[in-house]
Amino acid sequence: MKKKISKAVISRLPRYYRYLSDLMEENVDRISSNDLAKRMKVTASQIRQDLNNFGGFGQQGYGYNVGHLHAEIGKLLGIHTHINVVIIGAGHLGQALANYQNFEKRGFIIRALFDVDPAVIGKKIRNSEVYSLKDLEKYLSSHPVDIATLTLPKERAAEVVPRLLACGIRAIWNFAHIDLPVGDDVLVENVHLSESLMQLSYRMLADKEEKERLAGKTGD
Amino acid sequence: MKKKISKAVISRLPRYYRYLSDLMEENVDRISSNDLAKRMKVTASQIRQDLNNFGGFGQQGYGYNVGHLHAEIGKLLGIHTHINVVIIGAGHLGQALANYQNFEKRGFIIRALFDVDPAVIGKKIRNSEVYSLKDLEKYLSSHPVDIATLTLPKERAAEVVPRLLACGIRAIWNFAHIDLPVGDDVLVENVHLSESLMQLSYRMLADKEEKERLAGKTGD
DNA sequence: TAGATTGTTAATCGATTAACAATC
DNA sequence: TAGATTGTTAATCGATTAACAATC
Repeated sequence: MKKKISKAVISRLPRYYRYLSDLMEENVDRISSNDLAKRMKVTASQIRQDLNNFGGFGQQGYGYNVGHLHAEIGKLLGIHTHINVVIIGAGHLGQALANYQNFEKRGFIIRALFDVDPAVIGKKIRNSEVYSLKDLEKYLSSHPVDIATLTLPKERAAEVVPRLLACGIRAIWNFAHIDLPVGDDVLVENVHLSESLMQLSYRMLADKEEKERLAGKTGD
Repeated sequence: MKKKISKAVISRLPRYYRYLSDLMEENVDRISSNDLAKRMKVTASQIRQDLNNFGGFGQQGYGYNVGHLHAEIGKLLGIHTHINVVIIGAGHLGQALANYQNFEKRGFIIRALFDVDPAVIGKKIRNSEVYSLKDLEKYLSSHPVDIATLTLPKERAAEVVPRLLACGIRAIWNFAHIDLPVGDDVLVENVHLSESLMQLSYRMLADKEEKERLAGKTGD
């Protein structure tokens, strides 16, 4: 009976949230789907359809109250609910994530990092400490953790996953260049940086070829 | 007359490439769309449709030659064509990207970083140097650069974009939490880390609610 | 009330899957 | 040749857009 929310809709929610944050900063306190659509370069229809998956946040003849809508989408996204995050792999990328202040601002708290390298174990990164990966189970059994972030080489990532699952972790933010071996009761959000870069380079090459093709046809 | 390749197809190419790389390592030299589909957990139909956007890479009754297909997709993605990349913003994330060896392995070469912070200007990160952001135009006028990576706060990112465009940059890999002010002749690939994290937390909460709803209905 | 704008149904568009003739 | 598997057309499914009645 419950309508399933499509992945496409979910992926747009953070962007709505961002535009609503901007509107609040500009002290705009109401907005119509039409005006928001113009700003965001999407259709008003899509905005209304998307929002109506979650309930009638607007009011006919008036539009949407910016603060209210912002708060509602924030609730959906779990903003400010203090979500506990650990980072497995305290290399450059893991450390960069631990240093990123915006996560904390939105309620995502980096509690600890783990690594095998003695050179980083014991190091303090912003507010969190780097522990030995050996102590992963010990840590997880005594601290509530919602999300495990994987920032380690793909071979190591595959090894650590069963350990995380055994400790009850059910959400993984995966930066390793691999499809994780998990069942569909486990949530995985992939950030594959090199794949993102390859898509960009694909589009560059395709554009270039298209231009050359057109030039060949019309010019000399 | 040229068929436009959809974004969905492009986004799957790097994953095909990855699976084909794995197959090569396993010394598998041919594979049918059916077997590949099983590994990748997609439909064989989708694989054949996707690949046929770019040409008949397979052979009836035989399947696909792994090495050949790998090479062809690699060509499409611009792997090993030496794409020159600069990184604007040499903070933790910018430095982490500069330190990431996998980009270079695929032919994406980090040529230089730029920052406003005197503490990092002049620093050497792996093979590249951090320059003053003031010298951006000077550098770009004397070095070929294909992609500019933005790893700086959103306000700074918005400021630097017109300068990049003026120097002829037409592809941006954007990590700043903002929609860049560019026309549609400029390619932008966004990596919005906090949005990715929010999607994960949305799914966590939705899952949790769904479970509670079910428990409330059946259990006590 | 009149005007504006939502919520929602219907129409369109695009992407995925199924089916099968072509062919190696 | 017979079997296998592609390339491609047709059918289905889902997501986006358009339209409009409901209503503030």
